[in-house]
Amino acid sequence: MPTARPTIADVAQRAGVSKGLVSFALNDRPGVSPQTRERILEAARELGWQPNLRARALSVDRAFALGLVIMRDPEIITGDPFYPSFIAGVERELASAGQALVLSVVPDEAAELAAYRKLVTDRRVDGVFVTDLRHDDARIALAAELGVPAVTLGHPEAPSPFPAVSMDDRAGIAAAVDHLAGLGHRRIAHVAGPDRMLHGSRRRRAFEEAMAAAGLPAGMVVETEFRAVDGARATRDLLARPDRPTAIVYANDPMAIAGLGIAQRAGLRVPHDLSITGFDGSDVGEHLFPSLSTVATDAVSWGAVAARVLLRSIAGEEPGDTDLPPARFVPRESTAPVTEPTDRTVP
Amino acid sequence: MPTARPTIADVAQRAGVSKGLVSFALNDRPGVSPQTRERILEAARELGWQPNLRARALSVDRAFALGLVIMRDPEIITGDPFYPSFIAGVERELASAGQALVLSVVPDEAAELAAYRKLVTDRRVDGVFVTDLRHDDARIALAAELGVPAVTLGHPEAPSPFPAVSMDDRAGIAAAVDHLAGLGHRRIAHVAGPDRMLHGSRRRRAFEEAMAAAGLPAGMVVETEFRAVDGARATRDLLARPDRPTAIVYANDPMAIAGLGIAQRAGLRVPHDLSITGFDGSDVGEHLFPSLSTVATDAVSWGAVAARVLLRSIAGEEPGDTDLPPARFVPRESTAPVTEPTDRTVP
DNA sequence: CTGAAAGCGCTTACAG
DNA sequence: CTGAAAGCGCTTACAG
Repeated sequence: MPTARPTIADVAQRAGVSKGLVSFALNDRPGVSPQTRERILEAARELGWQPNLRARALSVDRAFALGLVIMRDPEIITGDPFYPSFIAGVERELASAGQALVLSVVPDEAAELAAYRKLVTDRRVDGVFVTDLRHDDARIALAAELGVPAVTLGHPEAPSPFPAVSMDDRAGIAAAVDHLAGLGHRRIAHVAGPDRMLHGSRRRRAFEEAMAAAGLPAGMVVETEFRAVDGARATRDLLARPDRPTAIVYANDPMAIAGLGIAQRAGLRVPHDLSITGFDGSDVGEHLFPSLSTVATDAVSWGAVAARVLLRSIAGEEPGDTDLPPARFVPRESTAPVTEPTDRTVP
Repeated sequence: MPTARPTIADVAQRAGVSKGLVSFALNDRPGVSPQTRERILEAARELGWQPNLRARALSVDRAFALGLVIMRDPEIITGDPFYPSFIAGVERELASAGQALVLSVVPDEAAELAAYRKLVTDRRVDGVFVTDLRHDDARIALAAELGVPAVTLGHPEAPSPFPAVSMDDRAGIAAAVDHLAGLGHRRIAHVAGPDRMLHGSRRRRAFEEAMAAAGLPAGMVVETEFRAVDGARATRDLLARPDRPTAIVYANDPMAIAGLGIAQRAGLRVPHDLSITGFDGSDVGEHLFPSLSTVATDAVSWGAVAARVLLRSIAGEEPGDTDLPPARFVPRESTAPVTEPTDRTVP
């Protein structure tokens, strides 16, 4: 049990004023004479008074907190660096603004919607982040129905009443394809994220467009989940094809790292026999041999900006959409010129 | 703006009873006749009444939330799988208990202490998790001073008033060393986490004890941070030594993965020239070539149990300490018998 | 500039 | 079994 903490009433008594005046003084509102204000502040200091956010929350009908709901299978951690970085960026803004982050991790879509709803009806948060957008994303309508401010990462497909903070990932994919094309690759494949996810299908489309723009034949595309295990399977399938690709563009780093493992396991030398690119710039990819060429996204900034935008929405402003600097391709060792075309198939 | 939501007063009016009785009925407390209770519940349902947690929090002096503070450099994400899994486990318990998780991510120790303090004095949480214990960990005393229930992951060194939920990681390290010794390795090194962290120094001690128990000469130990980049540097140093090890036991997976990269880059074949083991069982390690032998810890269960224990503490019970099943060694491809001893040094 | 009062939406003794 | 009232710790009109 914490010992009973002083309340505003104790401060008022000590300063010899009313509770109301204490509140005014503490919140720097006009209408308090300098001397009285000083006396009140002094009393609060002496008593070690700390505002009780719960009481404040009830009075002003604000939670002073933001909600983030993450959907993922708890048993399968892909080592995806996005959320840790994103959250770190969010926190950087929140701490100084006196806000907190309420985090929900849920296993599936039904639980996800329920989590958003509960966060809001419980009055736990004043606004929510909507990440990992999907086609026909039910969360937009839900947030609108609940009347809660929200910010989306990227633009949803349907019209949305919420500001979007976007980072163009297509430029990064295009740069990867161009880089590979420049190295002489023609049979380039893409291991894509699930089509139901906007960034899955958007990166895929970017890949297809970049291939066309480079004058290359339509590349092979394997759609799968964003997990390492799926990247491995997709790679195995691609390498088993008679027209096996000489380069593979992966939609994220865990898939690419697993793909690298599969290729090496099959006896291919990366990058000489097969070039590989990832996406999202995981820390570990930099230390592999060969180090992973990837598309770097600044998830920390994304989190910080999204938090700022959400806070402004909550404050009643209408922030409008924000475009972050596009993701950029970071060539490392896993991409190289095609050596002589080989017809060797993989067992 | 959400439209004004019905309050308990609206329900009372509709049911024709007092607010107090509504509260009793809604909280399933005795002293309400079945018919009245039914009438009240009916009214609440018709009105779509939802409890306002803010008001409840103020009344009962509870936040219905738990706090987790994570310290890490936002720019350096190691792909450490521990926290995502741990949090997923925590959430599994919280959702059903009507509790929420408030997360703080901070860059350094000063900010960490400030974050705990703020979480508690703001009355945002009813209890806190203390993870990544250090020597002379100031957080124990702080939590005690703040009078907030806490649960520690592992046993702090100083006497602690809080229940500990522990997972013996020494058994896993010992198993790794035994495995390597059984394969004929004698020059085994350990890339350790920082000595200031309990699990850093504990794993190191476990390594040293296991070496002695196996009748091997004291192994080389390099102490460093838990990041991939540090694992890489430590490995480079070890491999440059004239008496370079034939096996390296790493204190976590990101370090081991980076070490694998360094070894391969130096022209060593893993596991033939160098065996490698990790710790924590990251998803991606399984898909490398060679796949990473590691020590698997069940972070999801750890989170779930810690949450349960903390909830019981908050409820006024005295849970006592809990020991989880020990971490276990998972041999994969990165460990193999020593081939002929080689004196080849690495450039 | 200052005070006294009502209110936020709940819970909880205290009486009947 | 039920009601009326006070209280949690703040904020905020409303009067003076």
